[in-house]
Amino acid sequence: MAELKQTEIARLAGVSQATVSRVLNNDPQVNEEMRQRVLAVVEALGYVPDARAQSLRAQRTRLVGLVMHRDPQALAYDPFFSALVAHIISTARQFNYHLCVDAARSVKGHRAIYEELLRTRRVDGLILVESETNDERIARLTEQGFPFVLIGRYQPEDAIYTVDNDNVGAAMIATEYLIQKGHCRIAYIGGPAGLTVTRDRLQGYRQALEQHGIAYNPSYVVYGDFSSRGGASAMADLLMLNQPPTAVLALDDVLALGALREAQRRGRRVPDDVSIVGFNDTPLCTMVEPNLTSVAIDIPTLAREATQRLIDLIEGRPVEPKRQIVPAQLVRRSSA
Amino acid sequence: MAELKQTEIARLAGVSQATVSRVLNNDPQVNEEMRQRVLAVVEALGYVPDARAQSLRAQRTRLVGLVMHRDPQALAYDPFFSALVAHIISTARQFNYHLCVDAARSVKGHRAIYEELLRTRRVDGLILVESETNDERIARLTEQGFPFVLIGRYQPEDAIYTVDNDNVGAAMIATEYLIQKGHCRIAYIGGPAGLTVTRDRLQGYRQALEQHGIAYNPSYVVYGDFSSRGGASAMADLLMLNQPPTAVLALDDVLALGALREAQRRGRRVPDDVSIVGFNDTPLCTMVEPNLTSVAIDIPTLAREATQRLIDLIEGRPVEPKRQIVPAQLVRRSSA
DNA sequence: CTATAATATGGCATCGTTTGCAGGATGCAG
DNA sequence: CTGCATCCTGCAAACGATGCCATATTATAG
Repeated sequence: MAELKQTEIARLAGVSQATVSRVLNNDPQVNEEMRQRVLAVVEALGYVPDARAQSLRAQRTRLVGLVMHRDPQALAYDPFFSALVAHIISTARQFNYHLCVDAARSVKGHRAIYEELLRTRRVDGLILVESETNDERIARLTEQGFPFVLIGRYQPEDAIYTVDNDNVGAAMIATEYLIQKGHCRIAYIGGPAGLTVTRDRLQGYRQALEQHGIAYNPSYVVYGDFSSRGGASAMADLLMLNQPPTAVLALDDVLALGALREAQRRGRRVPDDVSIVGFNDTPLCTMVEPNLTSVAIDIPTLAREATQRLIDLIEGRPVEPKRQIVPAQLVRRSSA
Repeated sequence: MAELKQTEIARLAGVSQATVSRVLNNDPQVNEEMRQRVLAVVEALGYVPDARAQSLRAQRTRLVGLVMHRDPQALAYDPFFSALVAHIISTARQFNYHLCVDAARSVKGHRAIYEELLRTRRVDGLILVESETNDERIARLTEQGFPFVLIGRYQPEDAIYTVDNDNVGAAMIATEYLIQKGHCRIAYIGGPAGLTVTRDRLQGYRQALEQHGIAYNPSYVVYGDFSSRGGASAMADLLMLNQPPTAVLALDDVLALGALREAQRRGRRVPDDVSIVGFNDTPLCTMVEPNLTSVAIDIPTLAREATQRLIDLIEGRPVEPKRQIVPAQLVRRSSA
């Protein structure tokens, strides 16, 4: 059983081992009769070439790498992560690639992992997520000419292959939806102020207001962390204003949920007194009453595009636009 | 840059390539002076051995495989999955292994993936999750002598390496906690009736009742699906009984959440009128009011034990107990 | 001073594929 | 019947690292 290699197939089929290899690689040069003879033996024994030998010979592992930036604890309950992984896997599979996932908790750890993956040639290319400004990984990979694609946080000035969701556009759509519903006192609850995603969506929010001639009111913009508690305290602040908003756009479903609960605790009815829209369309949306309207990030597309680009890059095919923006979509439920 | 192999290091250090290999593998036979000379060059060039060549030569890829049973969509938002992956990764890393994750949507797909991973020798061993009764994968792997470890759903009669959480014990702990709080009308909301996890926890629930001399009341046992809605309708049924329960043990935080919301909708106060305990200690617990008491499945331990066992198996070390049960822990919050 | 052992190093085959190259077989035309 | 082109097929050299075996060097004892 263990000695199932091409030489064995060759011996049984009465041909040379090179011919077996050619048959398996669909070399058009081989005679039809030979091909059948070899294939018969291959089928009978259920032979499949050894990936390890192929990797060495071809200098290619058919493995793409994904390194999670955060530590295992933090990403443990991250729905974005699992969805991404799932879709990367299924896309990769279509091209006969597999996925190698890694994660590191410390910054040193990342550095080490990247260096290792790069130099051991364990993977053919990398998908990066959650990059930081001036991410040193990017410089390193670029310098090495190692194939990689970045998901999220694209900087226009980067000459890098990137796939990102359209945060500005998504926030615009959501804000416009609220405006169309007749709201003009609309608040924005962001995440930590430094993050690109917070900034981008704020920009979309402001653009929508501007386009509809609604004045931008800085006291309607509050920042929280990514917790339900953060959403609650942001909402508390908003409701204590003289003219509290009638609608709230939250950066995140979790923030939106906190805000929703805080509003209800203070006796406001949702959506009658205050409308709430979240982001990401997580399962949370249908677990609360009223069900949360949310902007769905198109994770399948994000993952598919990134994976496909990476494989194109690995196999040396030209990749046309360096950056691609994936549109988001509003999922209307009853909280707005 | 590309030609960074041992022959190159050897040339620069003025030794043979075999010596370079020995130095890198800490062969005690090499002279200290040589070792330093070689290491200097290795450090200077940042050389790391090629994993592909090592894989072929050693007949070992240092890759463990994890194949998700469900389709990408279904596992996309599964917190159990992401936590598991994260902890497998970090454990594997300690032993210098990496993780290759796969998933297939159809049953045919699984079969194909398993056959491929088995025969191409792309991974050294497999971690299986969510096995079914009479899982054909298990027979196949056993027959091939391929190293694998099963997480969850252990059958005592299986002669297989398994790690599972102690569902019976966990349900007992939770039920006893409720009994100690003075409850004697305690209900159980299960998942689909056929699942082992539903059965095991029901058993723990009944054992706890019995131990404290509380009669088992079949009308206090209701089954739902794994949705928030399922929990709500189960709770509705329970509250319409003549003697509604004063405490509910739900199989799942999502079910518990649905039950909680339904109780509140019907004007019951939690925990004053009815106490609720969930399972899994998901982030949901702290997102609802009152915060949900929940039995925490020890995913880190589950993942760590499984990974460690698999690696022991791969490297031919003896693995003492074939089955290991990981205890669960009650996380007390305010819903009970 | 020689014989033997101990130690350190290099040479070489090997892991299972792929692929360039050479050459044998066949066909066709002159 | 010979010469040449056209197909195939097999041989053998990689891919990069490892470990067995042989051998050079030095130490130790007789």
